[in-house]
Amino acid sequence: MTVPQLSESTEMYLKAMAEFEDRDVTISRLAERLNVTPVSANEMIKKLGEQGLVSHTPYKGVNLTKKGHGVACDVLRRQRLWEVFLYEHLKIEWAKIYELACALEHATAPEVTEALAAFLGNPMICPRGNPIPDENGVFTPLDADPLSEVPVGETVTIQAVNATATNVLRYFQDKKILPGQQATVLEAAPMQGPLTLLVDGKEVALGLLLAEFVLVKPKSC
Amino acid sequence: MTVPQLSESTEMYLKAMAEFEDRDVTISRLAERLNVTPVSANEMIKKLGEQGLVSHTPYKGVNLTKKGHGVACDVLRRQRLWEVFLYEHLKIEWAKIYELACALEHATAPEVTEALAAFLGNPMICPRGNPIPDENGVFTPLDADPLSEVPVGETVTIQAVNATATNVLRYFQDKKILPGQQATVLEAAPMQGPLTLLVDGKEVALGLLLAEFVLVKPKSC
DNA sequence: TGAAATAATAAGGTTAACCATAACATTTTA
DNA sequence: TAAAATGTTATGGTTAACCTTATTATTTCA
Repeated sequence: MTVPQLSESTEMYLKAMAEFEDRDVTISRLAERLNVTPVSANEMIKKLGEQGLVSHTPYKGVNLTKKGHGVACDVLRRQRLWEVFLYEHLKIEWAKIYELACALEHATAPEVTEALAAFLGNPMICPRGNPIPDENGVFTPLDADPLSEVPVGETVTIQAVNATATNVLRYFQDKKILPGQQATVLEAAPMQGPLTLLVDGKEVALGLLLAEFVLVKPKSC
Repeated sequence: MTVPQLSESTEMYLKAMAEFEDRDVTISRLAERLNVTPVSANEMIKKLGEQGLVSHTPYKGVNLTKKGHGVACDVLRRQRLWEVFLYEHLKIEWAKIYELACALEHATAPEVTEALAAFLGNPMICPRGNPIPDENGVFTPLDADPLSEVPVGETVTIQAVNATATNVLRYFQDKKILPGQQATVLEAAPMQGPLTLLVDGKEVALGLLLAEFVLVKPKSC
């Protein structure tokens, strides 16, 4: 209870920005993700800007500074290491590990992070398929595409499922849309209609927005 | 980051009260332990009273209610399970585990607590020698006496070291005053002077206040 | 028993991170 | 290009958990 240097809130903002890999995240999108109002997010971004953690160009979006990016990677490292521990060792349900790890990450001192990494054997990816930054905050982003962009007929291997909300994760879990799994795109309905997939021998209709969370590679790889 | 039902502060107050095993803890003593002013502790105790967690008799002291005791045991369980994990599995320095576990305990959901307990093999005591409450909050308090009350000449086995401040714990660690260790009281200086102990083949002078933290049993047991 | 020590309460303040409502600025799009 | 949508800022408010200073109450002990 004497661990945090930066507040939990600060860490959550920076992490959320890092999770949107694309740059120039809009304050509203950030607010949505963090379940706060745009006004609150604005206030907070102003403060983070003053601390040199983010840069904000009005009407354009927010970016992490180098400093902010470093902090975000550190948070992601803690998050994902805890996910590994919760899933692999504590056998906690896949859909819940994100949320539970998220609580722990803010209470984790650097020496615990490093000891945990060593205990886990310095894993490179978390159970949701995301890379775990190393102790210097370095990681290679996944080279994968959203399932929403895969042409009909192709079969792909799921690399990562990037959702964060537990109910969404549970949905993916129920449909067996999980890292490592193979999926074939059987049909793409018009007008943003759902994709029809073949996963684990079953047909699944998956909304396009949901399909954006799923990062895939061609089967061959 | 969506775990706590009761605030971290609330949990710390209740835990601190439970750690003072004797009843009727004075608000000032509590304030001292929690590093807040007596005025702040007073305010907080009033709130906890309204929530039915503690009862306060002015000029007498504070007690946990049944409800408060239940919460406190739950916090102690989380705290001590994390201590076991940090010490046994992450190999973190004994003196630091209390502080580090303390940060984690407030971010630990019930399902994580129980999964952790199972992972650890449902340990009964923590590395500092204290009993770990079971999932119903039940535990048998140690049947041991403070080292400060042991007569000169006796040899005892250290059961628990009940300090919480990291610098104090590190002092004990350096002097090898640790659970399981044998200690012989060679001398008790007058006027609250230090005890002289024989521990691990070395003579150690230990202040009486420090000796109160150390719970011991006669060697034979 | 009366002074000193300790405990409690009163009053007013601070900070972080939220909120709502409303006004204003810019971008997008029809 | 003007209206709609989106983004920003201003203003004022809330809550939890602290703080200080000052006053008052009780206990302890010389």
